Parts: sequence; C-alpha cells; structure tokens
Amino acid sequence: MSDSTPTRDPGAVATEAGGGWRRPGAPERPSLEGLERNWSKRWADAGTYRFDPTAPRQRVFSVDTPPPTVSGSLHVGHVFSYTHTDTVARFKRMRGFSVWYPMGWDDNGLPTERRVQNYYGVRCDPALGYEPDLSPPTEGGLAKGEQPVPVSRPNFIELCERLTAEDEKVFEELWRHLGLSVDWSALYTTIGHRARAVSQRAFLRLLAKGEAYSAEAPTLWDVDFRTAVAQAELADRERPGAYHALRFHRPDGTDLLVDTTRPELLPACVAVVVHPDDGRYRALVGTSVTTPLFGATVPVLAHALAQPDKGTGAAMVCTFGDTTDVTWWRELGLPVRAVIGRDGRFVATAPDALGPAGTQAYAALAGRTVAAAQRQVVELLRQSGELQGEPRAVLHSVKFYEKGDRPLEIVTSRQWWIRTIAHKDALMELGRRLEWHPAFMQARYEDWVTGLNSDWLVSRQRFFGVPFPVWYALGEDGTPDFDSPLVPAEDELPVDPTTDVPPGYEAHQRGAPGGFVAEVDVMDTWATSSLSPQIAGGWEDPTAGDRWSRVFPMDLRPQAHDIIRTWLFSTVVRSYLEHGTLPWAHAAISGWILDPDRKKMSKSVGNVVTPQDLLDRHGSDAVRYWAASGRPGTDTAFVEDQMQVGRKLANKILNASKFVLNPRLWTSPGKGEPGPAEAAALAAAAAARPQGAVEAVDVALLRSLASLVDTATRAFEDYDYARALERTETWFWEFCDHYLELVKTRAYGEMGPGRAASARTALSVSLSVLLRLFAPLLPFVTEEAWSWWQEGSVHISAWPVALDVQGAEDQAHPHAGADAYRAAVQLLGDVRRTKSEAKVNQRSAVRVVRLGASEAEVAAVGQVADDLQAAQNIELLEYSIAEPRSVEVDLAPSG
RNA sequence: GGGCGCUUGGCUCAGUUGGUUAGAGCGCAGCCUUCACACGGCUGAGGUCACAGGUUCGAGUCCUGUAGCGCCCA
Repeated sequence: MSDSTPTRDPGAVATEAGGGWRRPGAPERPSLEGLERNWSKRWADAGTYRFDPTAPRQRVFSVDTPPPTVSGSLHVGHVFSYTHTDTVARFKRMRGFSVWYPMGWDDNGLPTERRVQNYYGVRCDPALGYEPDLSPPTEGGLAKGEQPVPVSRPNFIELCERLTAEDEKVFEELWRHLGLSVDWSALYTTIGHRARAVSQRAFLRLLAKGEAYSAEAPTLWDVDFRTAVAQAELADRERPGAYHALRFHRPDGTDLLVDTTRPELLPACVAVVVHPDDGRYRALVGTSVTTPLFGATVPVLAHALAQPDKGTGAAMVCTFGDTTDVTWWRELGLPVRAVIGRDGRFVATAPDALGPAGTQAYAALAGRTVAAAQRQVVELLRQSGELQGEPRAVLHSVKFYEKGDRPLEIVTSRQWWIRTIAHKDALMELGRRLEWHPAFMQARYEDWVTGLNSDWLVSRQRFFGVPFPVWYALGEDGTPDFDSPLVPAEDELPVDPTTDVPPGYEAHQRGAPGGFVAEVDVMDTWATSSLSPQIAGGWEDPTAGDRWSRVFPMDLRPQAHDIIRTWLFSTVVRSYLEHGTLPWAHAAISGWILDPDRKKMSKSVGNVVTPQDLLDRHGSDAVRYWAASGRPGTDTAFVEDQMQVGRKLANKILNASKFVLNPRLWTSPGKGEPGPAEAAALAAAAAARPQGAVEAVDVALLRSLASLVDTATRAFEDYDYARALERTETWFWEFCDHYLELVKTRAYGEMGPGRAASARTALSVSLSVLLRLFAPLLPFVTEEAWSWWQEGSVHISAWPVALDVQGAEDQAHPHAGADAYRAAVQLLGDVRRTKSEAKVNQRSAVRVVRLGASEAEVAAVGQVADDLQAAQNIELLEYSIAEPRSVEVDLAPSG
C-alpha cells in the first residue's frame, strides 16, 4: 500500500515500488509453462473459433482444410503446413470474418487398410462371413513368421473403424495443443456416413449426366494390391532391364529381328510395328511374320510411335506390356491375347491364337510369375536358337504404383471412370482463374492437365472404401447387364450394394437369374476427398441449413505441392462437373520440410521427428514460430535452433507486456491501489486514437508502428504470414532494445505527469497493436498477455488499422519526430559502445557527452536530450553544429 | 528430354518496382546483473551476394549462358 505523492526523486519511486504495489494483471514471474493446456481449454469452452452460420457470404472466409491421413502419425511436415493455414484463418477472423475452418480425417483407403492389416495381423477375405465378436490376433503387429488371419469384409471394416477412431483422438489432441483455430464441431471424415452419402450422391449425378461411366478396358494394375491404379498415382522408376533380340520368321524363310525388354510376353504378341518412315522395313509393312517359340502369325504394321533408333527399330506389340502397347492395340484395331492375370501370374490357358506347338510351349509358363516366366522364355529361346546374341543390359524407366513394390501390369477389366479428357480446356482455364500462392505453382497444374492421357479411373478393387451405389440386373442366363446399372434414390444414401437391395427387388434375388448383383468395387480415396468442400460445407445436407451457400465456393485451399495433380486437380474436376465453378478462389501451396542435410524428411530415412515431443520441449508458440518462418511454397529446413529463437520471442513478449502494464506506469501516484477501473481505462486508451502522444520520439514510434501495421496487413492479405512475422518481430526487438530503454525513465513519471502520459500512450498503444499483430502467429502467449488487461479473446479482437495507430492529425506531418528518434538511437549506440569497450556497466554514469553534428541532427537530439540523459545516466549532454560528425564520451571515474 | 524453384558471412534466412559503406537471428569473441526480461542486455569479428558475360551513370536486384542442388512432367 502506498500513499506517496508525485515525485521526481528516483529513490522515492524505488521505495514506492517496493512498498507493496500489486500487479493485478501481469504475474510476478510470467511463464510460458502450461499456456497451451489452459488456453486451448478456455477457447473450447468459450467457442472462440465457432463459425457463425448467420454471417452473410461476404463476411465469411471459408477454408477447405486438407484431411490428414490417419494411417500413422502426424509429423513435423503436417505441423508446418497446418500452422500456415491457421495463421491466415486467425488473421481473417480478426479482420471480422466468420471463418469456416473445419478439420477432416482421411481414414478412407489403402493406407488405412495396410495399417489395419499390420496392426491387427489380419487380411480381408470377402468370401468369409461376418463374425460378431471377432477379436484380432494381435494389437501392435505380428511377430516374424506369423501369418495374418483372414477375416470377413464387415469384420475388416470394423477393425478399420476401431483403429482410426483411436488415431483420430490423438490427432485432435495434437492439433488443439498446437493451437489450430479449427471449429471442431465441423469435423469430418472421409469414410463416415456423411462422406459416403456425398460421394455416392455426387457419383450418381455424374452417372446421370454421362460424366461417369464404366467400361471394360486395359487398365494399369498393381499385382500386389490387386487393384487398378489411376494415372495420378503413377511413379516412373529407373529399373535395370535387358534388350533381347528375337528372331521372328518371314514367309520367305529369313528372319526379322525384334528387340524387346519383355520376352516373356511373346505369347501375347499380336503384331510387329515399325515407323512409317523407316526405309529398312518399308517393304515389310502389310506382310505377316511368325513369332518365335509360339508360332503365331502376326501382321507387320506401321505406326508413328515406333522408334527407329530404339533397338532394331521393329517392336512387338503385346497385350499388354506397357501403355504404348495399349495405344497400338487401340489405334491399329488389334485383338487381345491376355497372358498375365490379376495376381501377376501367367494365366492357366494359352491364348486361342497359338497353334498346338505354341500351346505346348505356353504350358511351361502357366502359373509362373512374370520374372520366372521371363527366365523360362529366354531359356526356351536359347534352345530353339531364336535368341540372337546375348541380352544387352539397359536402364529404363518403368511405371509403378507410387505405393507399390513391383512394376505395374496392364490387365483388361471393367472399371468406373469420370470424364476429364473431354474437359481439358475448361480445366486449364479454371487453373488460370485460380489465384496461386506462390504463383509459379500453377505450372504444376498446367503440366498435369496438358499431360492427361486418360479419363479419371475411380474404381478400386479394395474393401475399405465408399462402395459404388450400383447394382446390375441379371438376365435369365445369369449375365449381368452392365450398360443399365440399377441405382438407389438419393434419399436412401448411403447404401452398401452388397447388403442393400436395389429398388424393385427382394433380397432373395441377389445372385439369382433374373435378379441382381452388387457392384463390389469401391471408390478410390481421391474420389471422396475431392469432395471435401461438399462434405464439410453441407452440400445437399438438410441439417446444415443454408450453410453451403455461405461457404461455397470457398476462399482458400491450402495444401502441399506434391498433391496438386491428385487432390487439387480432382477437386477442381468435381466442382466443375457438379457446380460449374472453381471450388475456391485461392490455393496456398506449402513446401516440404527438409532435414538439416536438405533431404526430404521421410519415415524410411528415419529422420522423422515426432511433433508432440517438439511441442513439449519448445512450446507451441515456439514451434509455430519456426513453421511461420517458412515462406509460402518454399521447402524449409528443420532447424530446432529456430524454435529456441521463437521461445525467446514469446518470453520477451510476456516480459515487455509486464513492463508496459506495470502499475507504476498507468496509475497516478497517490491514487492508491490500482484496480479493474484503471485497467479498463488503460485498455480503452490503448484502443482509442493516440492523441496523447506529443513528444517527438513517441510520435515517431507510433508512425513507425502504423507503417508496420500496413506492412503486416498487406503481407497477410497476400497469404505471406512469413513476411508479417519477420517484420513484426524486427519491429518488436527494436522497440524493446531502443524505444523502451529510451523512454523508461520518463514513463515512470520522473519528468512530470504530462511528459509521462505521452510515453505511456505510445507504450500502451504499441503493446495493444503488437499483441494483435502477433496473435495469428503466436496465439498462446499473445492471449496470455492480452488477458492481463483486456476483456475477451485477442483472437476475436479487431485487427489494428494504421490510421487508428498514428492518429489523424499526425497524418499531416508524416515525418514528425522521425529525425529525433533516429538521432537518439544513434547516440544511444555511441554511448553504449564506449561503455562496452570500457567494460563498465551500461548503467554507470557518464560525466559528459559532446556531440558535434549537422544542424539537423543537433536539432533532433535537442528534442530527445532528456530521454537520452536519463537512459544512459549522462550528467552533461552538449551538442553543437560541426562537420564531420564527432562524439566524445567521458565516463565518470570509477568508484 | 521439357519445365519450375533454389544458390547471399560457419548455420538458417531477409533483401517487393535496380540507387548511398549488403541486413537479421543462431553460432563465435569480449563485456555487463536488483529497478519488464539471464529463456536477459551491450559491443564486436565475419560476406568481392554460385560462376561467366551483357544492359545501365549505377546490378544481390534486369537479360543471356554455365554449374550444383531440389522438385514436377514425359
């Protein structure tokens, strides 16, 4: 308790400070410990980040959040990119938008299947029946040598759901701890009821419009996963192979040499092609040759895709060795002689076109793997003398499923497709209309659209996915009618055709002649996640009110650049086909995290760091600081040093706040204990236009702050959170190191109440503005400091506006005080240097400082002389006009 | 093979229309502690901006080419 009166006596003030002043806001020792737990709970309880469904469209900012795959754990790359999005969402919220910011879990598809297989030690066998109380053989993986237990499809799906539910709890906890300002009531998954209904509804509409269709066609096929694979999931990999020169036989008894890297496909050979301009073979085109070993007669044809400089220039066409074979087969009207089955092994029976000798030779291949069959064929060719010379090793690129281990084969099967080729031009135009951040990422999209060579294959021969809502009528002979699929009404969705019954049929007709049969394929996971705006946003959802019309088209799609050709592209396709529009106005593309050696972080390299551990050791704000330092679209090194820097910054914010909120600054001496009324008054003063700042340096500071507000606002508007952070951070350290030290004494009231008030105004306005500028980036520490003196959450306070910061009348004098501040900082440095070189305390007294400088600088120093003297304990400050500039600092004799 | 991005002190990075002695943090060296903060402060050393040409009064910044790294597409 103090009843002291205003005084200029520093000693008296010190006594007063020690005399029991209480700080109603800032704690005695501010700390970063526990902020995450405390504030994430309070935000959840208060519904701070809840979307306002009544906000008009123009006041809504909607985000199409990427649903992370729940098939393992989140890694630092996730923390990195999700933080980027969160900073933008928080900025927009403070700008007055109602932010639609859902979270989704991608628990659909192959990654989940694989994880469930490994975790529970099971494999799905669709032929088995459901077991109600099945308990899996293990939780946590099989030991070496143990075989997985086969389980039914419903049991398998149950296990998928059980494990993803566990994973999702952990994920949500981590995101809350990181401080993502997600509206958790808007959570979605990609396998849940809603996602299945939306996927099926959207599919049925495309089917009705003819934009989705099924067709029997050669399809890239992974023999291990036993599913079709789409173009977007391909990866070219360099593999060693060998050219084998095979002797094909001409009617005149001479040989035609054909080079191939896949001699095992000889029984599937349907033609030989040469380039039309290749003079060597011109006479052959239109004739026939006989294949070695198998004795099939095949035509020699011309096609521009034949490469004269590759091998002998004559290539055999097989059904099917690669995608070029498919092109030749289609464009030259060739027959199918399939030899490779869906299991990747040679089928049991030889193609009909092979003669008796050929059929006999084929018997040695039946049931073999591709690799074994190749060895066998080469051996037979050697014996028959139809292999010319030895195989020549070559390194060639082979198509793989991006998650697969063996080269893809091409098999003919019935699949579902969504039309893209017919819409190439429109899709290209949509890509141009989308605003890309950074802009150069658009090239990835254009490359992809330009290179599209087939429609989008959406069916997968898997178990854990959204079923196609389709049945086929069976004829009296039991043949399914694939051309006119049976479909459910939209209000029945979602359906599972393997258990539900199509309209007009009874359950007992399943599989019976004249009855029906279910489509057993499921949709590829991208066919569902491409509908993330519709799933989360409430498209055709009666329980969502009119939310859809308020959030769509969305404002922002944030994602990483590696899934531009999949997720981004497919979402554009679905939005275009269903709504005729782009799904969003902006796409913000994050880079990757590289380890300090600039390698991409990945589990296989073993350089992955778990995020929870990072958050525990550095604190969420510190980790966010590191993440927000990574510029949009730029790969960023994982450097823990940066997190320590972030932690220091957070700590500095707490302590600078504590200083500005020191009751000695904002309570009139003699008025007794400060209370809530004073705190409210201070908060109000900080929010109002700072008319009270009259001293030159205070005016200059606020002007510079106003400029910072403009810069940070523009940066955020351009999705450049990194620039906003960098500028704000730089300004803040400058503020602490120079301004704070310069005006400290005056702010304490030692130069009178009027001059103190000017500094206090600048300090409180600066603190208020800084906390808000930092809020999207460092949500925990800013909320903590804000709570010491302000009502409500900083995260729903108004983003600062430059005009309010600098004051209206100051606009007319934009340079007021700037010279004084600059001169003060320079002289401050001069004196500090002298003291540092003399190895004395920075607080030690200076007997005299003599400055000779330009007229302008002398005038400027005159405006801050008192502050300078106080800050550096200078007894006598002399300044006069002189050139060149000189500074003389006489320290007081020690002792 | 086509395309995109990157290359600035030991490390991580700023440097927005080309303009005075190229900046910051970390690290390093030296020094300083009651009065917001030792998760602190002050001071300092350290870079011919990958390389070679060109445009210009002037280039880290624009143009051309080369090299290295990374990625996308074929």
